[in-house]
Amino acid sequence: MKKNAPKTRSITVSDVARAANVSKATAARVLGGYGVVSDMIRADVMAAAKALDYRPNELARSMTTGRSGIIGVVVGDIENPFFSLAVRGISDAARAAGFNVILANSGERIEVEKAAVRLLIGKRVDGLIVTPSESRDISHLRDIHRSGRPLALLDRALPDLDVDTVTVDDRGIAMRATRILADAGHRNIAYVTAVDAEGHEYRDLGQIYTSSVRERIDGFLTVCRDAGIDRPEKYVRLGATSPAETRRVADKLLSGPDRPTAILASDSVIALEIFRVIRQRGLRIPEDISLITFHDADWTSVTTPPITVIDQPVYALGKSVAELLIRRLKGDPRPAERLILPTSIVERGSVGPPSNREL
Amino acid sequence: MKKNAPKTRSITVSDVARAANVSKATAARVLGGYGVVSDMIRADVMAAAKALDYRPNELARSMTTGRSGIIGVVVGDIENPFFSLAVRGISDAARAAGFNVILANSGERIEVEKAAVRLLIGKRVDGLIVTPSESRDISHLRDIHRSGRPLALLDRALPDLDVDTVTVDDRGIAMRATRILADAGHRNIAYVTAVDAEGHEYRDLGQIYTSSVRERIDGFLTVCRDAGIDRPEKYVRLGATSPAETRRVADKLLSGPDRPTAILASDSVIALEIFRVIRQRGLRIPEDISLITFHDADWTSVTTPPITVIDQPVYALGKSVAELLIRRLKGDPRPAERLILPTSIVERGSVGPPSNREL
DNA sequence: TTGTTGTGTGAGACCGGTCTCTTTGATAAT
DNA sequence: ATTATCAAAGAGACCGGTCTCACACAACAA
Repeated sequence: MKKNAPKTRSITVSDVARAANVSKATAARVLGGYGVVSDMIRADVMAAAKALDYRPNELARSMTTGRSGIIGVVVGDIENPFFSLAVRGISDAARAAGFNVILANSGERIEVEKAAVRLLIGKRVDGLIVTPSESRDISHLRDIHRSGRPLALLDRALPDLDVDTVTVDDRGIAMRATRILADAGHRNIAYVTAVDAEGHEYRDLGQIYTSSVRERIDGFLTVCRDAGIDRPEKYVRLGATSPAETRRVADKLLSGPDRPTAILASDSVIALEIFRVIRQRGLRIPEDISLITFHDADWTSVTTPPITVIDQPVYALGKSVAELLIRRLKGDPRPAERLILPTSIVERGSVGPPSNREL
Repeated sequence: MKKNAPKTRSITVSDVARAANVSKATAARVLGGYGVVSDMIRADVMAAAKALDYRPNELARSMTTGRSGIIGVVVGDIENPFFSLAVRGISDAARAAGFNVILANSGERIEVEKAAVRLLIGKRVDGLIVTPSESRDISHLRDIHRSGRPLALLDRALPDLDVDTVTVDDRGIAMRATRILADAGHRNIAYVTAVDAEGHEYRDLGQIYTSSVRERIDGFLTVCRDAGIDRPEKYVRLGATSPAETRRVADKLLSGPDRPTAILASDSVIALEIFRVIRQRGLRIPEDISLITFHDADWTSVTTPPITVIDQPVYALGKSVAELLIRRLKGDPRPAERLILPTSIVERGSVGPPSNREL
């Protein structure tokens, strides 16, 4: 265990081969676990490797085999519990299959997402899992496909891209949630999302390039209209991109005389901030305002009252998409699959009849 | 844009060189951005590269340079908001400096941690950031050091290992928190941690091999003893390793006749579960039981009452440790630094005087 | 004995970059 | 005119593995 090597040049197959008095090829066979070698020689090589504390250089290995054993993952923001849980699902599935995960944040910005994808391809990841932040510009995703690497989509589908995709039925579940609100008697229901658009004002679905959110808004508006609500789109609010922005949006929404009596929040980070603003303004849930949010985050069950949520199977979402990708990595030729995971609503205490302020 | 290449062999420097009518070396100089090349030739090569849609193979590049541009990170559990926020800090700092992050979960299990470290070294990461799950067996960390790669420690210090380390003053802050409880009049204070030990029962500090937790328990016991509390260690509870286990521990703790009047939780995941159990048992906070937790997680500010927390600068913890590591990667020769970030307590509404049950 | 088959080993090309060393030709100095 | 100097380009080794191919030798069948 003496450390007389000043330059830490690492031990290579050749070094081991020399020590074991065999050719480089033979040592490589033993160390790499391929080809045929006699038991005697195998033992010799193993002994030499152990004595020298040989560690294979995965980089070199990847270069010749073309396989890196790494799955690249590009998500919007790991800090968002939705993504961190999904990533957990991905990692678990990956590790179980002997793969590693390299993670990149896009911050939901398309240029960052593109750069991340380019970088991961450069690193020769075996496959990629992406939550595409936009459906408009997907050239980089096409590139992945073209480079021969499998791609799988998480949480957001892209109609034009025929690849393995795992999502939930966003439209359907948004409809169910909205119906709960409408059935409770609400006529002024707001939908708040982080997605932004030009002008920051909602005009129509064509502005929304994040598939999951478009589906949700579509479902939301459909049910509102079915319930005879006039111009429900006036309560759709975009651009809750950060806690500060969310607070601004929520403040504006709740300050006017025609404030909504119910809010549907597009994710738990937004809902948390809305909850705070509601509290801060002295409003009560559900007496003054009802609230439903996507994602059954930790905090939603411990507030008073606890929040009614759309319980997306987030961990399973990540796990499934990773499994689909890995199946493809192993050469499965089946056509691309579009998995839609079942989602439920956990009714807790944040929905009530609308306040009779206007009566 | 035609796709007449059936076998997707990627474009290499040689291909570009051939197309631009220059030598491989010259093309490499342009593409790799090193050495000197005349402007004319540079333009030719760039044009050829663009025409062929050349993408450098980072793997090959890493192999010759010995640098991969990747920082390996091994944390206990990304799903824990503490770690996901810290990882966010690390990623941000890494990206700002042009590095990427490859993430591994240890699940706080030493064998998994070792495997992860071995794997990351094999992948030739430039440096590693680890939250060591144990202080007993750190041979794998010594190996990193010996392999010439810098190592930095996050959240947990290792006295025997002289490397860059970023922590908080766990002992001091635990003392402050405990004092708040003691000053409020509590004599039966419990400390609940995820760390487990042989026998699952706390006996003495020597059992605890996670430095941060040992420090905290030490601080906790010191203040208890100073306050004249008899055998405070009888309320130290180990092994809250999962929500289910935490619930078991909390249930047992709160069911006996000598249940504590205050609880100090070692992390927010544990605290959340304890909070639920308290609620479920019909106990009130802070009337029946006071609660303080480490980590200012989302949910702690929106409960009723909101929870008093130890606000660790988690994002900064991650950011700092990454910056320290990157400084080292860039060849800074300064001796290893041990950074201790300031921590504060956010007093909210979960601490009150003890219930007078026993009077 | 000769031919066939098969097993274990060695030699060396190869992956796609980087980098050192050499060569070339133009310009400056003598 | 001759030589020194230098910028720009080319040739080829190298990183540390994998993998193809050739070959030696043993066992077996004819």
